[in-house]
Amino acid sequence: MQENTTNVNNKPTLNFIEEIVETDIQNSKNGSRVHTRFPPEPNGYLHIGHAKSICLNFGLAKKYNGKCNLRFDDTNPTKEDVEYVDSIREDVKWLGFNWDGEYYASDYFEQLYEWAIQLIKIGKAYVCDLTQEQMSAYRGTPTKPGTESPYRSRSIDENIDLFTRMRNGEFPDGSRVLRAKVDMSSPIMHMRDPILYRIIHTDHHRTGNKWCIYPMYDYAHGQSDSIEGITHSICTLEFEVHRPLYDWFIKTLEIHAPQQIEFARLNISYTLMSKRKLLELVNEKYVSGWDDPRMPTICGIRRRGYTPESLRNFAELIGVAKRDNVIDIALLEHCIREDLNKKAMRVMTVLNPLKVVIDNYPDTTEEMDAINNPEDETAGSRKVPFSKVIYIERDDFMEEPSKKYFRLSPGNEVRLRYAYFIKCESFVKDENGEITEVHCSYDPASRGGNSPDGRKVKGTIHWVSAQHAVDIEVRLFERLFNAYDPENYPEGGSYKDNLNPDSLKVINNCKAEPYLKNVAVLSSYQFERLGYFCVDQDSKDGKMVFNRTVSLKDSWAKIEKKEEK
RNA sequence: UGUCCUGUGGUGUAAUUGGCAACACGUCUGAUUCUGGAUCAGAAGAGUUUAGGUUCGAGACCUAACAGGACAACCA
Repeated sequence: MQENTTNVNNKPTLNFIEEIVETDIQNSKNGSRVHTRFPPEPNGYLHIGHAKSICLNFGLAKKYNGKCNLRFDDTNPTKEDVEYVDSIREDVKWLGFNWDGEYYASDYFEQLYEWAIQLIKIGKAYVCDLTQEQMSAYRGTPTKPGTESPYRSRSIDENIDLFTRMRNGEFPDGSRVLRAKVDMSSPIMHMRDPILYRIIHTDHHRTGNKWCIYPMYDYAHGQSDSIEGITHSICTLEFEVHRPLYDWFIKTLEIHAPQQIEFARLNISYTLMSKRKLLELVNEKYVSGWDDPRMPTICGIRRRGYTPESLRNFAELIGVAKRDNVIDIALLEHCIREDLNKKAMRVMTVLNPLKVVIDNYPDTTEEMDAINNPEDETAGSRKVPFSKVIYIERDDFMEEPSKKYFRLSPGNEVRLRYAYFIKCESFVKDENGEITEVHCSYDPASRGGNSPDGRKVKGTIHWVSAQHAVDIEVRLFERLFNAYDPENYPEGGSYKDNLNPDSLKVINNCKAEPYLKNVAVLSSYQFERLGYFCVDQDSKDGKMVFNRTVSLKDSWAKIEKKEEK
């Protein structure tokens, strides 16, 4: 974990939420207790924006010896499903967090109902028969005050009667709602008699057909927080304008008052974060599923090969504040490279094979010692078979090299990693001018990779022995969107116009050293000089599939780019 | 023509409460290296949206502008 930055007194700096929490602790607010919650609606898969919130809420609880609940905000049965509940539980766990209590807003339906009755009894809620269109017209606009509903002055008895019958299923969907009686002329739209309950004759994934009226978010969320004894209710900025209503319910009901605090949601360059649109990408098959490795979902990122540690570190690095932000995708990539550099075993694979024949090498096989991870001594070493015919990367040979090219070219000598120095003597082209084979000579004295005469070579390239190679499939991913902000598209267009048509490239028949013949799903490797790769769940016995998590930093690519100019 | 929120290097976050702006990513040098990786050393890059004001002193406090964002689902 990265160190926090420190201030002049060498104390770690706090984000604005930690500052609030520490002040509250000092003032013995809530008995100096800290209790947060992560409250997803089970209507989709979690994405990396949620990961920020998860790290924040669970992190706060951990830092201040408090608790953090997992609470499903399941107040809309038409959109929610157990499939999502399960995936959310899995994702939070995978990220490395254990919740103190697992709750559902639906656990509180009875209590919420009783409080609604209470509100009616004190004249703070009423049943309204306005149609949706009418209600919208009565509500006014942000700049124009609303008008009071003609049903606003119903008697308490009539309201109780109607609301009870709403619950009993006597009315069809949409025919009536229960509204709070607040202030139709408030400049805050949410205070213009917001809806508390609506009629939905749909089975709920937990309560079945017990209810046909369901509470709205504003009515359910704060009270759920209150019931659970939440002290700091942290949410994203778009709920800022809801806070007066959040406080109004708590105050009117005279129950425990959590403090709602809003922070700016995460945005990442070239990445789409809207749940609704991600669902669209899945439904319309632009991606293979929620866990497509190009998706910013937690399960997608996991399948891509990101580690929980790298994500937690990312959440730490991006900080928490209230201003709109766009995090450079390069920071995310930095986090996974940093983590995998320390952990991932090195291995040699050739993605785009070019056959190399070492003419003066005997027809035998020998085993070369290769270090498993230069960053981790305890990782040990392994044997890699070497023979007369090997594959190298097509990019590692150039017929007419530029002066800064250090790899194999006619007459040039390079090192085969952990093996020998080889020198290119000749090469063969087919009728299309494509190079099909390179012939080299090797220096037997350079075994292991160093020449006793102290001769230096500039380039070291990776290789795989042809007769020992195992075929693997490799999936290379590029960003899903070409646009810095995928949501920014010309008029009449769609965010889908920003989709990158080349975001997935599948390469078959890549050559790997034998070690990779059968490795565990989700395990990560560094393919030397190429990048970090992770075993995909589509792997079958004898046919491994690897996802490229992220490439290695490539300073050669930069030089190449410069030379093009 | 309402209410609320936010403006600090390219990006993000700091500056403990008023003492001449720090850290990370990115970028660029150079060293080193059996990964053009990693590592190490260094550099460039903001005078804090603007204008006033308070003060010996303002990124921070006050006022006013300007800019961006949120709010008008029986979604969350």
